[in-house]
Amino acid sequence: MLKTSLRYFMSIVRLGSIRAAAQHLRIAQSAVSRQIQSLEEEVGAKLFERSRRGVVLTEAGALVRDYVQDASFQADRLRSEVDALQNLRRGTVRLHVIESAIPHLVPAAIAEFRRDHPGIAFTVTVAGSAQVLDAVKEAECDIGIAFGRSAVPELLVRARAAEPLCAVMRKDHPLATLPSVSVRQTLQWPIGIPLTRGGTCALLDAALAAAGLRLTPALETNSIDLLRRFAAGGEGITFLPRLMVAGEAQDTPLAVVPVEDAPMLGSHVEIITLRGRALPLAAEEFATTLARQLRGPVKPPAAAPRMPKRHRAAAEIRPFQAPAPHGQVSRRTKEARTKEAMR
Amino acid sequence: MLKTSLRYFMSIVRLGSIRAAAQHLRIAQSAVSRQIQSLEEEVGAKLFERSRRGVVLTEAGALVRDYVQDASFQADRLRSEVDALQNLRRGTVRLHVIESAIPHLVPAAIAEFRRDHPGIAFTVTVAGSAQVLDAVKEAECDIGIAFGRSAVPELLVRARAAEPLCAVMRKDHPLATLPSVSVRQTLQWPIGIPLTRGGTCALLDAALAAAGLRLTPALETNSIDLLRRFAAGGEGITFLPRLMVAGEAQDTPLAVVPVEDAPMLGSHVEIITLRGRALPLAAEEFATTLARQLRGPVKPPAAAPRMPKRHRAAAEIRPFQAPAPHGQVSRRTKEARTKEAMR
DNA sequence: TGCGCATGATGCCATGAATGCATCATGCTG
DNA sequence: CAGCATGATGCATTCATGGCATCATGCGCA
Repeated sequence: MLKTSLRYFMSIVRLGSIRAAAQHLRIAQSAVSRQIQSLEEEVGAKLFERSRRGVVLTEAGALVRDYVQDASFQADRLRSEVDALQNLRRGTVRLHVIESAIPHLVPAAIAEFRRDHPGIAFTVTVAGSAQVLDAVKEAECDIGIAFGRSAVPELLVRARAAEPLCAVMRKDHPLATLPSVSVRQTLQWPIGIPLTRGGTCALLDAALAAAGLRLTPALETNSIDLLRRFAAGGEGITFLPRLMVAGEAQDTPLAVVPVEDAPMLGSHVEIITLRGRALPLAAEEFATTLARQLRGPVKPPAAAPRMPKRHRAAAEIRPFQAPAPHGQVSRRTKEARTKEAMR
Repeated sequence: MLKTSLRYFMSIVRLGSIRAAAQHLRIAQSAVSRQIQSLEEEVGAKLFERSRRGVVLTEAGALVRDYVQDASFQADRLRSEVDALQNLRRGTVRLHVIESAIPHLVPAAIAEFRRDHPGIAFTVTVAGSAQVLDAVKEAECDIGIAFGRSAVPELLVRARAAEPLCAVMRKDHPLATLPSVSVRQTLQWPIGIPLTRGGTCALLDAALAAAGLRLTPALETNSIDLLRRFAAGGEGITFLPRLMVAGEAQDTPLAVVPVEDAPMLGSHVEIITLRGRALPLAAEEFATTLARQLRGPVKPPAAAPRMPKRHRAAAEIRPFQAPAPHGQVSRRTKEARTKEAMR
């Protein structure tokens, strides 16, 4: 709805640098630079003060920013009204979600929603929590699902649910029949650890630190599927967020057992929207469906005993290597590739 | 500032037909058609009901129209504010004017204005009165100069001045020394008549009709310059709007004598802006300069005796062939050319 | 009923704008 | 002074946009 140059402009305003904006937009820096030049020519004034530290809005630039903000707010409203006109018979809901939401939560909600409104399409992008929050903030998507962070005032939490880690093992595993297990109990079996963007490993570390233990995992991977197979194939144990294994099929060979250590209980998933933004009707409706799904159908693990919260000792924590993001399939410019390779 | 598709959209809304809009925008019909298709896809709803009589806005289309109207209003405000920020040191004033304004009024006003504000640029488009009014209405320009028509409520008349025809001849012509002449007096000399968009010829016809006379012009042309040379080269006389000859250089061989016939006095020029629109500061300022120029420096012809107004008898009027518009230099599509040729 | 004449839609091609890449100029930062 | 960010720019490429011809349609008029 907005002109290209204005979208680029806003991205620069948010990120404070042309290069950063280009990277974020996944296009070449020169393209952004030139779009801004043409915009400045069109407006008839310099919009940014260029400096080595990036760019800063001029007074004129601030006026343009205000204009664009209003215009894109109005555009959202327009989209919402047009969608409402069609009474949920058409439309697209755009989601940015963390991986945990993929196995059960999102497909269940979509399935339920499409029973009533088969005309609504969905765009689901998998990303890390931070990126999800960014996407919601910048109205790149309608709804976000992320791990609960410090509350951001611009964001509205539509639903929130505890997201503890669960131990996953074969049904015939000695621990499988217990109502709950402690991390300590699992240590005598081979452990598989997920290296996801979500920070599951950090939770696990915290639990171990709390118990004064050290873990030497038998398998580290960013493939959830591999972890499942690892557990299904022998006596191995893995730890996964509850949502990752919620709603497993009946014929699965895996058992899910709640972990009773305190740090495993601390995490939360949240359904997020942008405060003050007029969501398209379909998105608004779907948000409530999601919220219901997040609480309702998902059977909660047996209540684990509360333990006093303890801060983790940093020194005891083995530093995990964060995996490079890989979920979003898109063009990457040479510059972007260079950047990534340099990490 | 607005996206292409939205500009096309608005043009269609105004003209009620894709073809008409394309013609007005001077691009191919197919281009407009496709832009609308992509816009409809982007919005997710049909915006027009297509029919043989053109197109009609759907409910969703009306929402988009409202959005665009607001957005372009805000864009005007933005432009105005940015210009104000620069305090008349930069900016462009866009004018649509009739030919009469070209010889003296506009250049004089621009010259005066640029003395104080040399950073301001001008875009001057010559067009017929109706097109000028359209351009102002659709905010294609900031200020219009046109012949006074029936008052349109959306338009604001910033200044108005009588625009009588004057007789033009060599200084050594027998009539040149008279304080004023009647059309009847001129008939014994060869007459040159301007075929301009302005309708000068119609005025002349009216005067002749009022006097019960018939004119067989020696020269008809749409070149004002040719008319001047015609008069300068011999004993010929031509009639031109006052503004066309106002401020002639001192060394010109031509004399200007007011015509005393009533219909010659009836015409008015007006400086027009769009009511309710926030004009860029430079344009706002220039409008007052123009208004001053329209009244002040231009020396009015000696007062001609008032005569009772008479309607012209249509039967007596030789039908003038309206000249094809030729002033605007621009691409013309095949379709447009065909249309023009068919007139 | 059939022809004429408007409308908008579509396939194909060409032009031009937008992008990507490489490189440059610049001014902090250590 | 070297290193390393930044944004700007020249050049080649890609892709969206526009132009043209044609089609499909439906109304009006004979």
